[in-house]
Amino acid sequence: MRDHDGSGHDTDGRGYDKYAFEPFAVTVDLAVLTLRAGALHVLLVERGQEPYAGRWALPGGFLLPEESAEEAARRELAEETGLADVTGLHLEQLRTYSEPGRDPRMRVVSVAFAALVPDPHPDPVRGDPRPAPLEPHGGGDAAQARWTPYDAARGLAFDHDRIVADARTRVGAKLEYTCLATAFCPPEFTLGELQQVYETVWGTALDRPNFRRKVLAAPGFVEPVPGAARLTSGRGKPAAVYRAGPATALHPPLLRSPREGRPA
Amino acid sequence: MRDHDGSGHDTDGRGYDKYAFEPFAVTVDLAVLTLRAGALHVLLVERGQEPYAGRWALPGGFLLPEESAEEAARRELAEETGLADVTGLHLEQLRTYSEPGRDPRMRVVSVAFAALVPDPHPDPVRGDPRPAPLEPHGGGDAAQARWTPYDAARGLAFDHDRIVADARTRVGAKLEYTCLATAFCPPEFTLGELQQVYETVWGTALDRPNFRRKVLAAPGFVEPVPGAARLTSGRGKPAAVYRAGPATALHPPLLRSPREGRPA
DNA sequence: CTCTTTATAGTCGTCATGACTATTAAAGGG
DNA sequence: CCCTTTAATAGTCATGACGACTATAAAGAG
Repeated sequence: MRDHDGSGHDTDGRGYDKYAFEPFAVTVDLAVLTLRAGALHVLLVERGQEPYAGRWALPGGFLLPEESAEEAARRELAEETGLADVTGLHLEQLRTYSEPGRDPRMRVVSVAFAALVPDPHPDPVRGDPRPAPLEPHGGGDAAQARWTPYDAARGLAFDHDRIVADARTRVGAKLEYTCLATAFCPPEFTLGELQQVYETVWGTALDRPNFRRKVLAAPGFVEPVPGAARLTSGRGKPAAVYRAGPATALHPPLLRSPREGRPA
Repeated sequence: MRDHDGSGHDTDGRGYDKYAFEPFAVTVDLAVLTLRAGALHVLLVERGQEPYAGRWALPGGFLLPEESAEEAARRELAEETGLADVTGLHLEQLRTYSEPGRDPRMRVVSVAFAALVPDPHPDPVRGDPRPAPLEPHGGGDAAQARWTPYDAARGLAFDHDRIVADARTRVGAKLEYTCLATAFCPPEFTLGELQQVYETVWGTALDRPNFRRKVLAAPGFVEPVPGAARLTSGRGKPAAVYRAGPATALHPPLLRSPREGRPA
């Protein structure tokens, strides 16, 4: 029953017998998502080698012997984005892709993650001196890295199209019942910026007063930064500034309503 | 950057160079859940070998060279439960556990699944001749298998305590916004049986008329079996019989309310 | 100052929800 | 056969969340 090697060995499925299991290569793949200019973007790297040379792919790489998939993902994230502090970024394990043949060379099992990062290129706004913009750079090899609009991220190497689609589906769903949206925002943000996260990921327009009412009604979602206000687009009334609250789940949830929300 | 072997090779993280990656053993672990006698149960197997000999663990095993993790999980499920038809059972990929040291012998990366099965031992009810009860059996080796109440499934081998806890958390959450609950039910069921699924997994008592109203208000969740009715516990009015509808998501969701639901 | 733009406050009707009561249809005991 | 018990189902009602909408406030542009 646990004897899977077909050689008559019985190792209880976990025995020392090295012939009882097949070795696999294990990688992590990262769907690094951000919001730029009102559109969802994915960080892609150009492959320099076969297979799929010249094609775009998700950043990722092999697990090191002494690290977990989460640690490998965070290491790759730091390497690929050049971001100094990846400790605070939200990493979400999506699922593991293990179909034979997903890598044409060998058997590769890949643990996919979604990483949510604030806009690395915010438009400079008066009264909001944010840290210097972050530009992804290719690694030591020839590969280059680039932020790509979600809709243009098609024809990727391996099964990365599917991973990117799964990432968006998962993130869109978690926006409803978790506080995940703040992971796309800088440490301090306005409710308008938070609403743009929802509108961009969901692809729907939301009523601003209603959105505001629901966000403020969810305990621990956001908390006001006392005395702070910021002009978000140069004109209009300055918006109050909030930061992420202590909650992780959203009660009540911010549901994608079948009624509200026309196409954005 | 993608050069992870520390040997100066550069393989773009996926090169043919066999020294560029570390081989891992890849397994699947299954949290097979069911509802028996009003309590959540997990299928456990007793380990016959070191490490953790004599300890209880989740069923599982190594991936074969030509199968995906999902296929391996379904194969293991069939083997461990003796269930003839596992094609219809709901398999849910939970996450992948990859911490170094989670297996004391070697580096094992495990893809965990939750499997939801109808009660294999339903109380015989008049007018409901269900298929013969299903009893799990150990494999060809010495391991035995047993349904264990969720609360008694502690002290398991490896990190399986955590996997079991994650399975319950995931299932409980998905009951809210998917039609997952029907996966715990036989092909035809009453609304009382469906309500017991929610009450058991959530650990809360629900108001029967309100539950009924919400279930019937969700399009495609359940559909009536015309003319069928069944006495569910020998006494009282016979209940109408339903089967799972075509929907997979629940609109509106059946939220665990902070108000409703006293401890069951 | 006036217009535009954006944030924020508030209103109102509708619908979902939780709490509760009433009715119906069966079994079982006398 | 009548009455109690049990469970399913129908219905009621007040509260609250929600979507749609209007009004006001605070900024810049001209």
